[in-house]
Amino acid sequence: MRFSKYYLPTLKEAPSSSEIKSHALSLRAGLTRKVAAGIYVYLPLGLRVLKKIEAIVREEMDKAGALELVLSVVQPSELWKRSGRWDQYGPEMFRLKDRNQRDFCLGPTHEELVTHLAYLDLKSYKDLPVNLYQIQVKFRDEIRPRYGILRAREFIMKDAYSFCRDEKELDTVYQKMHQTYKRITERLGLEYLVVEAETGLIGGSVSHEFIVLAQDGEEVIVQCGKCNYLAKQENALFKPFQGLEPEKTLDLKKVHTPGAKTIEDVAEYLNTPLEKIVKTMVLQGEDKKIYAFMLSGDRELDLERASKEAGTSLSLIEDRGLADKLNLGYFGPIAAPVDIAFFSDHSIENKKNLVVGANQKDFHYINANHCRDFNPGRWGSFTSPKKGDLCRGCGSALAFRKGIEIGHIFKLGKKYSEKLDAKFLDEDGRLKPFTMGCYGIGISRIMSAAIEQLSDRGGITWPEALAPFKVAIIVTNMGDDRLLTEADKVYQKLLDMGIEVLYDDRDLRAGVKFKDAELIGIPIRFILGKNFLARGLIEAETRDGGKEELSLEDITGFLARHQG
RNA sequence: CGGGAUGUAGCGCAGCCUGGUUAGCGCGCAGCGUUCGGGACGCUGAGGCCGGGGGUUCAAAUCCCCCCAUCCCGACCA
Repeated sequence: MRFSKYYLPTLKEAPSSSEIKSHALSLRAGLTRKVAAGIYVYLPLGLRVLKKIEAIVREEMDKAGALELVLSVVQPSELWKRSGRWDQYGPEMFRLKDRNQRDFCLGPTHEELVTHLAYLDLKSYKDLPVNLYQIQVKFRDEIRPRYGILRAREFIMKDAYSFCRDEKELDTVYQKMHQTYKRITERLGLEYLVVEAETGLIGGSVSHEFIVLAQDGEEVIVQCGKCNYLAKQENALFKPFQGLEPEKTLDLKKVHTPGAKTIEDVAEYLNTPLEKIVKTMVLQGEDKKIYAFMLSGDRELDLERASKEAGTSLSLIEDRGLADKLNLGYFGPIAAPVDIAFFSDHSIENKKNLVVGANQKDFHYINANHCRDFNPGRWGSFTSPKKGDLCRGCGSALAFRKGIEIGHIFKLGKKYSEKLDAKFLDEDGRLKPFTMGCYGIGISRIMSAAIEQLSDRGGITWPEALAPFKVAIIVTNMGDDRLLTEADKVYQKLLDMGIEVLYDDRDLRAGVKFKDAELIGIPIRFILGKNFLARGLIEAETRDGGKEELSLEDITGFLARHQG
């Protein structure tokens, strides 16, 4: 491609709307342009990168026996009403009406649609398993499309949906997808981790996330350097740090703590460390029942974990009257109202002589000991690990790493097939709902994740597999006919070799061309300038700082050596 | 949805507090000239509903009210 004929508007300065690297660089390097909040256009150079990502994903999916199709972006409300998600989804789903006032939505995902497809066409166990995938635009009207291009509302995703006879068959397909995803991420050339993910209240059995490591990533991964334990912070298990001295069990005592409602107040008033105070979180479930969770005062309750344990979605008590009735702020496990279910986090398990609320305004107990003074209820892990916590398995220090989720695979089970009546006739002559799995990869997100992981002061440093062009030819003086003639020849030669080359034939000063090539992140630069005129040598520079001089004949060898 | 901030030329910004010439600067863009190896220089020029609406005033980019858009933080706690 000749630069002079290309649509590649680079920017010297980053637009003010771009806060994070990947966003700023994708605008500066002429990959994307913003149309509205969370909505972007892909310019020719950006599209080249997207297509590389797509090609890798497509190749590996095809190799795994999955079948590509295109599903509609606009979907009728009917299917969503049947699955129950028309109401569940909330404002994140972009809804619209057609001219006849019928309800539609822009597909935020396509489970309903493919399941409907399976209902129409998959009739027998002999047709199974089937794994269908699409690479398409999806739309989610995010509450807040933050982090620029990373969390866009309109985005390109590869989603695959598998239909199996039973759990066993699903497991085989799932394992295959797991392997396929690893291969894809490796081919992309990005550093990544695979973690088990939370399936949430909705259920589902197994789920894995593929995380590309990056400093500004939204996901926090907990990793044990010693035994390789790996999990998302939100569902990681750990051994709470035990820095407290062994001590004698003291006598329970009720103390006056006027006005001390928060943990911090109590700690200050009693001059006690936070870790010695039991934080008792009182929550209400969707079932209207009250649940109390006890944890160390220096920790925070994870509502998701608590909800999972309680078996109902929990939320803070907002009813003022109820809050007063329960003496919130002074609530505790000793002589608490009987109809409350208690849970205790492992963070208080090995502690003695704790402070708890006395269920009476302005009073707390000190030297409370579980089992002796109160029933701890059910033990569990209701908090997330933080700095200083230890690996549950081996006791080593846990490390925290940040990353960006680019892929997510999970076993869906029969949720959608049952609701949408998608059944097949099994060998035993019975009609059974499909056992489903679904496997997503954020195509457009990979582009920004790659930039986020790989860039330097000069711009993007694409991995080999994603670079939009492999070689940039830079002619330092466009006024010199001899140089131009030779550069044209080199360009033609590279084209003949099938190398993706960007020939910077613009009549600009050399410095501009150097900066642009660097910004765009082209791995190899061939420079034709005074060295060429004097000695017939091309300067070959790599994006990572390597430099050498080549004769025309050396080009082939050089490229062979720098083949990814 | 709550909080904070910002909207002035394609991009980055100043001007606004304290209302008053023809609204500026840098980059970019067009023309001419000089330059020509790491984002050159000079001259000339094009390009603005000062986010939108309403109000105050003799007079509004500037003061007041409403709306919209964009960005950031939060939706985390006894």
